[in-house]
Amino acid sequence: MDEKKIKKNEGPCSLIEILKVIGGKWSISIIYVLISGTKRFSEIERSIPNINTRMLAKELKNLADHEIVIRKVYATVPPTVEYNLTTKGKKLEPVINEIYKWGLEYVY
Amino acid sequence: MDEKKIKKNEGPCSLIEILKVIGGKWSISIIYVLISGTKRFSEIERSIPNINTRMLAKELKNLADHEIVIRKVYATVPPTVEYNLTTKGKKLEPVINEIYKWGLEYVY
DNA sequence: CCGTATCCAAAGAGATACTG
DNA sequence: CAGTATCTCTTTGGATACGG
Repeated sequence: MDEKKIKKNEGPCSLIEILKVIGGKWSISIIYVLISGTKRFSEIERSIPNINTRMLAKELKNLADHEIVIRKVYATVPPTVEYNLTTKGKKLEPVINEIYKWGLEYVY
Repeated sequence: MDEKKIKKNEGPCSLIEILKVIGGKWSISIIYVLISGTKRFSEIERSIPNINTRMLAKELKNLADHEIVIRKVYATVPPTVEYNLTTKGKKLEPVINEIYKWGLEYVY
């Protein structure tokens, strides 16, 4: 893979690219929910009180496009769709843990 | 302080509160720039290519309101304003490091 | 059940001109 | 220099309604 070569950006430029992937308003919350394991669409929706169907679908699509979550469809009636984290997605756990730790100390 | 008591929220609810503080589109980039030390308004602006004056001012105000950055004004002509991280702000360094590490491995 | 489509309101973001 | 004011455009949110 040729595009795999690392851009040696200094400064926040590269951070901005990263934040396009995980900086969406609901991304971190969704990933957090999925850390505990596979979830269905409606389970995720219930787990995140203020999200709405449209935004959840949109964010899940974004995360799937970036290979952070995997979407599995089962041909049942009614349909079942499951989401879980990829390896890439699971590696975001330290990020969330650090955010959470900081928040526990400072936000409440 | 009475409101200091810890809300024992499970789930992403508390994450949402945290993200109101540091989840702004430019917050992480600004904090990243300030980790290397005190900066003036225009220095920060130049360090973050796609930000504009209004958004930088707005985010800096938000971060100052949450005591993540300190704003120091010097009565010079033309005026000098310096920003740096508070202790609380400096403690976000692990968060940024984890984001950065993840990005190095997966975004490029 | 799992979404997409639509409409509308509200908030956020961008560009640029202007002031102490 | 360090912002604010203003105007415009995009994104988000909320409420359904509808299809596979």
